Amino acid sequence: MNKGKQRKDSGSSVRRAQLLGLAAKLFAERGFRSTTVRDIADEAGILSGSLYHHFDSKESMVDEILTDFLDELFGSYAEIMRTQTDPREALEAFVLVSFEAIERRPSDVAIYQNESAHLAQFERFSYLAKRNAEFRGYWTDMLNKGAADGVFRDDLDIELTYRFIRDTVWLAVRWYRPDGALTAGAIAKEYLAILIDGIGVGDRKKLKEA
Amino acid sequence: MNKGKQRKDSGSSVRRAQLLGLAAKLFAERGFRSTTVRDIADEAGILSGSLYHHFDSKESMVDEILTDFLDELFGSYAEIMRTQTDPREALEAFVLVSFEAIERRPSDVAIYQNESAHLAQFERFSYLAKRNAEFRGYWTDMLNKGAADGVFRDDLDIELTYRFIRDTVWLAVRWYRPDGALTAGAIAKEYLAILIDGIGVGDRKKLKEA
Amino acid sequence: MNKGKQRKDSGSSVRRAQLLGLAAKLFAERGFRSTTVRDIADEAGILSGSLYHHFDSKESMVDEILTDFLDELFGSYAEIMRTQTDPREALEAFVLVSFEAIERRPSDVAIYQNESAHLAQFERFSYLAKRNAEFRGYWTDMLNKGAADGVFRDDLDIELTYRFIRDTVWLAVRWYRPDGALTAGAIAKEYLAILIDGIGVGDRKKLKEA
Amino acid sequence: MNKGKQRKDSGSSVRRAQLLGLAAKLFAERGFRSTTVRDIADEAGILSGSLYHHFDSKESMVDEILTDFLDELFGSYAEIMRTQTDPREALEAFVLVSFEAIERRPSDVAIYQNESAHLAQFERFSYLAKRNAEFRGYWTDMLNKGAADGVFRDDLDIELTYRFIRDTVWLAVRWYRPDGALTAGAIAKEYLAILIDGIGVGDRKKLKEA
DNA sequence: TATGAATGAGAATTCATTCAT
DNA sequence: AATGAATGAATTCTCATTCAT
Repeated sequence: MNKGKQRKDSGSSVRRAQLLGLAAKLFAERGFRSTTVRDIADEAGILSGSLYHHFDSKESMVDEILTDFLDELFGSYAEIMRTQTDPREALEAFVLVSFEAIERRPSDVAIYQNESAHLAQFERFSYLAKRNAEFRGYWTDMLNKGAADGVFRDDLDIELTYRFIRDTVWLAVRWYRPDGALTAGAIAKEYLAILIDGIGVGDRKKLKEA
Repeated sequence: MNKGKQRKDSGSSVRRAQLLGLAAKLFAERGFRSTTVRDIADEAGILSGSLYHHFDSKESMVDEILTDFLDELFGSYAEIMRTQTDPREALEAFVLVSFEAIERRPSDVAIYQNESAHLAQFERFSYLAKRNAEFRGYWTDMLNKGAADGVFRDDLDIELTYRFIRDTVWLAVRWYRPDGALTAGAIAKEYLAILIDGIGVGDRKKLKEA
Repeated sequence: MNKGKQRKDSGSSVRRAQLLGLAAKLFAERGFRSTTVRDIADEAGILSGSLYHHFDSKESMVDEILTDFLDELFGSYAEIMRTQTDPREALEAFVLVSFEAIERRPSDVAIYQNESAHLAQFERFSYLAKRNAEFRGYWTDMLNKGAADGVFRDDLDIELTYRFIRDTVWLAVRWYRPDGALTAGAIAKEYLAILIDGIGVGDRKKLKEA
Repeated sequence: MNKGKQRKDSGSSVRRAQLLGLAAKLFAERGFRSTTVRDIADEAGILSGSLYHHFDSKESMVDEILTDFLDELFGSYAEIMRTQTDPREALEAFVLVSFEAIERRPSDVAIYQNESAHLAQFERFSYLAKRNAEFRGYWTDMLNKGAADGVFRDDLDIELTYRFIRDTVWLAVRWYRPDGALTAGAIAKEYLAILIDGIGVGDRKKLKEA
């Protein structure tokens, strides 16, 4: 009567959001499969069975967490694509938005990074692959345009470059701490500096010739 | 006083190595916790209880997999530190060795990447933190030397640069396929190009002044 | 920090006590290790996994059984020490209280007798050794006082006498049946008669000189 | 082809006896069920499967241990019954022989005490009940004779007295240590003193009238 | 909204025993 | 006489989920 996708009638969405926040924190810290429904209930101060008043299943909790997160992220990316015509500025915006996501929704990013490969196997989470493809499209479009415009090197393997950037940016969620020395914005800037200019000093021929 | 005589001391054996290989493949594919002892036994064509003739526990299997892998990796890194005096060549060697590890022992690398954060919580895996610190030492020493020698930019945040490189290099294990278009060596070269010279074209002042 | 909220704190509950009673009966009859969690669950008419809703482990069940029993027994002994000044009356009271324990809580006594040597090896059951020492203290104090007062023979090896009495009294749990010919009180009286006066007739010199 | 009762062709009985000795020690220390075949093999420095070259099963090991022990004990008791006509001397001989058994074959006695209730349930060990009955016969005959002869009190409940003595004597195996202050013979003497004359000083009317 | 009791399907692990070599 | 690999049945325990109250 009430299975799969459709949400349990959302009732007090305040409580839902609260519980979802707790769940996300635990999923991020311990992993989705290692977090038990009881862990979440304990954290909320209720019994595990009581969670089922709010959610259909543990799976529907991650589902909701990921959907919300990806919708927002997608919105930001789409906005950038719409407004930024300069590839370099678009790159900077993408990186910045990503680090801001890490800063504002660290649990969600962590879950996305750590669990999506596994979850994507299931029908219910097929949207993960779709979103991935969309994101990849945004990035490679931007990189291709940059290479065409002469803003980025034209000998880049775009696919590889995309993965290079994606991996280094998103994996920062594993070590970024909001109370650390650098803000997310500052890290984004440093990362962009390396990305665009490299860590080497001038004379890029050296390596090329090697 | 008498515990462990018949205990499967990690003394090698063809069968052990075989089983460990199967286990590693599954751990890498499905995750450590999601892989059941029965999955491994099924893969080996024996009953799950029979695995305990060879190993004390599922945990001891990952333990052995990780120890072996890290010992070898550590050996390679140490060798580089001993023989390479030029920071740039050392960097290239580090990156190359890492991609070779991804190529030759993809399961081990994947397990290391995906599970160590979780496993490191347990006493038994305290060596993970130690190894991490050692590896970090190698990389930051090399980067510091390069910055001092004028091979690398002297305005780099070394710690951040280390994380940047580490994350992008090792996460390649998630998508690298030995039968893909590029060999591990080729990818290493592309990555080094981006790392050292960036993806931008010339004139690095632009960003700096922004 | 968050382990144990929903953890079955030994807070009483009718169901808990019921289940503990069943468990004690089986532990006494078949031995702790030979009694399976399923045996207990079967006896209770539930599935074995359901027991874990009430108890953390099979071990925690014996733990609770023994703790409860020893606390009560200790209370009785302490009460006697507080109120009985005459060593002979104290001896009688100790023996009587012990037989009453056998009568009222035969399972608990049996578990205590049959399993504590084994359980005492584990940290968790270290209180067994402590309680043993306390009980021994009560008995030997009483016996020493009696020897000093001239109520008991002054050539007794107190330690040996304590063991003699302890062993014969408590082992009665192995054969005592509430529906037998003799009540616990009657047996206590007979035992006291042998203990105090022996089974011989008059003239105790005979043996002494031998 | 070779099942149940009949021994595996005894081959080198030296090795058998050796292994049986190790097994008995472990059975006594840890309990029969808690001792694994592997524990025994470890102690012997061989692999668990190799034990089956010597014995049919773990069960057949206890069987052999108990049979041997009870045969010898039974011999001693029968000898006493044959040679001692004086009930008091017979009592003393019984007690002494029992303590000597504790001294010489502590493991066997411990196994007999701790495991026979459980083992007696099985057909294979039906001899335990028979032996018990025989031993009981010896003791009660002796006690009855003593009561009739006026050597022991004539108001004794013989059955109860038998149990009293049996329990206190045999349970000494739990604490007797060959390197302790008292020899088995000395303990036997002390126990007999209590048994025959009690721990009280003279005047046995006091208790009687109470 | 929540509790408290339970289910049921597995999970890891143990262990006596077998057997080819 | 022993090894080494395996079986198979059982054991303790876990956990998402259900449901009457």
